[in-house]
Amino acid sequence: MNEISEQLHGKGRYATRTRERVAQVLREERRYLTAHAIHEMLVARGISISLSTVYRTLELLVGLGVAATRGEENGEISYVFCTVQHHHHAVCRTCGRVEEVGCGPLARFARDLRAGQGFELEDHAIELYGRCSDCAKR
Amino acid sequence: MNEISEQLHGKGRYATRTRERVAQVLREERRYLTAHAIHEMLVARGISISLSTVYRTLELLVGLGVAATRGEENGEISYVFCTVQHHHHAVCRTCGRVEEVGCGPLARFARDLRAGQGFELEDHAIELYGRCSDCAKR
DNA sequence: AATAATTTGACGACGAATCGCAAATTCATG
DNA sequence: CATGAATTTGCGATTCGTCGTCAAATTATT
Repeated sequence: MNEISEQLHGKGRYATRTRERVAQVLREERRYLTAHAIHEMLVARGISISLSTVYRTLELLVGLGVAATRGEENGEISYVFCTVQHHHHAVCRTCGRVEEVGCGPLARFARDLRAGQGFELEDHAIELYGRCSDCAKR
Repeated sequence: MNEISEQLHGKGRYATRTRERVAQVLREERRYLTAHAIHEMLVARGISISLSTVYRTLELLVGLGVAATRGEENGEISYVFCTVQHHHHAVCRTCGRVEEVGCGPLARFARDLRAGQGFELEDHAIELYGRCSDCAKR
C-alpha cells in the first residue's frame, strides 16, 4: 500500500477508505484547496462524505506532514499535498498547480539582512506566483 | 496634519477621530494584530469604539495602502501598518515587531527557478521570522 | 448655526470551523 | 470468517470571525 496507511497504522489510527479518498484528491490536484472545495469534489464523484470528516482528515494529514496549510486573505484555510519537510511553493497563476522548491539563495539574503538592519533570520515562509512550465509555453 | 487625513480628504472621505485612533494603534505597534486585538487595545485605553468600525477602518486603511493583511493559520485575519508599496515583512519572534525589507536577491532566484523547472516567476509573498536588532542583543 | 454628506454603533446574518454523541466502520483475534 | 474492542463517521448544534443594514451621531461646508 502507500505510505499514509503505514504511517496511520504506526500511530494506532485506522487507514480508512474515506481518508484515502481525501488524500487522493490532494495528491491528484496538487494545488491549494479549501475543505469545502475538497468536499464538493468528492461529492461530485458520487462519494458520500461529511464535511466534518474532510476537516478532521485534513487536520490528520497536516499532522502527518503530508499536507500543508495556508491562511487565505478572506479567512479561509487552504490545504495542499506536499512531500518533503522544509520547502516553499510555486503556485501557477494559470492552472493553480503547486510545485515544491528549495530555498537556496536565502543564505545570502540572511547575511544582507543582518548587515543592513541587524535582523537575525531564523525562519521564513515564501509563496511564489507565476506560470508553471506547461502554462508558460502557451 | 498627517498623510492619512489628506488621503481621506482627497477621496471625499472624512478623517474622523475614530479612524485616527485605529491607525494610531497600528502605527505604534508595528506588528500583526487582529481586529479583535485592536478593538480590545482601544477599549483598554478607555476609548469607546465598536468592533464593526474597527473592521471598516482597517478595510479602509488597506485600501489606502497604509496597512497590509495576512491570513493566519486559524482563519483569522491580521493587519499591520506599512509604508512602501512592494516589500516583505521581517517578524521578530521575541517582541513581534515587524520591519519592512526589500526583495533584492529574488532576481537570481527567479533565474534559477526558470532554468531548473521552467517556472516563470511573476510575484512572491515572503514572511521572515527571527530576532530584531534589539532582541538579538539580549 | 444650518445643511448635506459620511460615519458610527447596535443588531443580526452568514459562513467557516469545531464539538458531542450515537451509529457505523475498521482491525486484530480466535 | 465471525466476534469484539477500538476508532471513525455523520449529523446537528455551537462557536466565532466577519460583514450587511439602518437609524442616530458626527463631520465638513456654507
